[in-house]
Amino acid sequence: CPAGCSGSAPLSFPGWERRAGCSPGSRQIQLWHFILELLQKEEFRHVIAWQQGEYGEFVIKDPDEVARLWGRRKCKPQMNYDKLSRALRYYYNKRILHKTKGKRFTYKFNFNKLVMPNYPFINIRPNGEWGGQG
DNA sequence: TCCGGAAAGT
DNA sequence: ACTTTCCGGA
Repeated sequence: CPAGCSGSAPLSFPGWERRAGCSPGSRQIQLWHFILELLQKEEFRHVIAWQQGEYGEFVIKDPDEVARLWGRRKCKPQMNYDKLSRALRYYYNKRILHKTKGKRFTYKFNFNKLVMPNYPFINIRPNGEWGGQG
């Protein structure tokens, strides 16, 4: 797998990402895991970032780039934001995410309802959005 | 831009 | 089960 696959496991979720990337033995990383992963890394803040003020809300600042990165991770070079956002929409019924209506490219994690109860070991540490000044 | 059905791939 | 692909509709 080309760049971006090795050493990019900042969150040590047990079993989530055995071998990141495209190799046959790699687990199928889920999109919301991947989103959380990007959100955690400061180097992607120009691409995706937590929304100030709203807990769990994030903005995709560069949809094409997020899609490109996701496509790279999943070895789907034809990935684009249209397809990625369809996958995000499937999370609405699953109560993982919902859309922040009226705000472009803005979604919100249902941390209270789903994520925290099921994954209490997730430590949401955005790099300075709501803990400090950034 | 965003939605969600439908079909297909893994 | 979790997308990926495609698309008509709002």
